[in-house]
Amino acid sequence: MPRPPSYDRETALASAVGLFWHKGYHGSSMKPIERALDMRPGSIYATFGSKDGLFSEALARYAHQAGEDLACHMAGYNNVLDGLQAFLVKIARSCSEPDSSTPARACLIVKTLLESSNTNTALHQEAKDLLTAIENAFTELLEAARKQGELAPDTDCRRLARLYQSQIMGLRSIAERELSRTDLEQLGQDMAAILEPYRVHN
Amino acid sequence: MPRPPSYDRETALASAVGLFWHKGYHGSSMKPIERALDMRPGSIYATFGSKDGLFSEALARYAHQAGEDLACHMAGYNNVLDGLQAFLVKIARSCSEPDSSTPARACLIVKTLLESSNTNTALHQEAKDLLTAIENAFTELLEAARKQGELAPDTDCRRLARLYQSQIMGLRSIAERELSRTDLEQLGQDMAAILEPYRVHN
DNA sequence: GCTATTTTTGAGCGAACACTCACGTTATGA
DNA sequence: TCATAACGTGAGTGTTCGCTCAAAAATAGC
Repeated sequence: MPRPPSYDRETALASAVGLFWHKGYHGSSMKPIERALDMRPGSIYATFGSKDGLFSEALARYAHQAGEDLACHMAGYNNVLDGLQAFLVKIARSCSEPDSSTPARACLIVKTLLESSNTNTALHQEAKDLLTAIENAFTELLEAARKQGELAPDTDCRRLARLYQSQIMGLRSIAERELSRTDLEQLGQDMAAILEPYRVHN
Repeated sequence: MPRPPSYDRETALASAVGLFWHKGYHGSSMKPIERALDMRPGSIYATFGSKDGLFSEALARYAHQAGEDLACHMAGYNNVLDGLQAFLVKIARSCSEPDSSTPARACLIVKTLLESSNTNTALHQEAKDLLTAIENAFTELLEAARKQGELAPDTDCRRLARLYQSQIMGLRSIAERELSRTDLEQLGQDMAAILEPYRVHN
C-alpha cells in the first residue's frame, strides 16, 4: 500500500562517489549534492541520515569498487608479480587525465584520510580501516605469490604489501601535480621495477 | 611617529603553519586562527589580506623550512645517495608520532594539493609549484651525485627525482594510517633500498 | 473512488562561515 | 605635553553551512 521510492539508492550513491571524489568532503556542500543525486534534502536525510552518513556510504562503495577492479585485473594474470606490476602502469595511465568515470587523479580514500585527520575522527577511522583492508588484500596476493615460488620463502609479505600500497598512494597523489602522460607512465614503470629485486627467477 | 606593530609577523606565520598543518585548510576556521595567532580579525586581515592569503604565506613558509631541513640534512653527507636514503628513514621516524613541532604526519603541501584540487585553483597551483621546486632540488642533488660517479652517466635524474619524491609523499601519507613506529621505519628502509639498484659501486 | 501509508518537497531554521569597520588605544615627533 | 598617525579591537555584517518539518503528492489495497 505504501508509495515506493522513486530514486535508486545505488544510482544515488554512485553519483555521490563522483562528486565527493572530484571535490572532496568539505568541497561538496549540500546544494551540489542535491543536484548530483537529483534528490531534495528531505529525501537525502531520510535515506542517508546526514552528510557524513552519505559520505561514509559513498566511501565504502568506492573502496568496494576498487577491490573489484583489483580482482578483475589480477584475474588476467597467472603470475601475481606480473599482475601487480601491470596494475601500477595501468593506474599511471588511468590517472594521467581524469574523465567522467574518474573525476580525480588521487584516491578518494587517501584524500579523505588526509582531509579528515584531526578534524573528523569517525571518517578518519573509516579511511584507515578501508586502507587496512586493501593492505590485507595485497598481503594475501603476495602470500599466494610466495607459495607459488614467485617470492623467496622468507619474504615478509605484509611489509612488501605496505611498500606496494604506498607506491599507489604516492603515484596517484603526485598525479595531482598534473604531470604529462609520459612522465606518469615512466613513474609507474619505475615503481613496477621496485618489485623486481623481490622476484625469484627460475 | 606611527605606532609600531605589537605582533611579530614571522611568529604569527609559524603559528599559522602549525594550525593549518594540523587541521588542514577547511578544518581551520577563523576563530581557531585568531586564537593560534593571538590576533583579532582586523589585524589578521590588515596583515595577510584574507584567509587564503594567510594560508598561502603559511604554505610558502612551510616549503621554505622543508627546503632548509633538506639542505641541513644533506650537509652531513659526502655521498648524496647515502644522504637521500638516510633522509627517508629520518622522515619515517619523525612522522611516526606527531608532536608540537610536527603537528601532522602527512606533508602540508600534499594535504593542500589534494584538498584544493577542483575547488581552489590558486591554492592548487601554489601547491603544484612548490612540489615542482622540491623536485628540482632533488634533481640537482641527483645530478651532483651523477657527476661524482654515484650514479650511471646515463641516469635520468629528473625521473629518479620524481620516483624519490613520490616515495616521500607515499610514506608520509600512509603514516596517517598510524602504523607502528617499527612498521614505519621498515617502510622507510624499504624505500631507501629502492635507490640501491641505481647506485654505481666502485 | 476512497482511505491509509509513505515519499517528496522546499521554504526556512539556527549556527558557523569569512570578513568589515567605526572606534578606542598607543607610541612617536615636535 | 600635545597632536598625529598608525595599530588593535570585537561587535556585527551578509552569506552559506548542514539540516528540519509541515504540507503536498503519489501509490496500493479495498
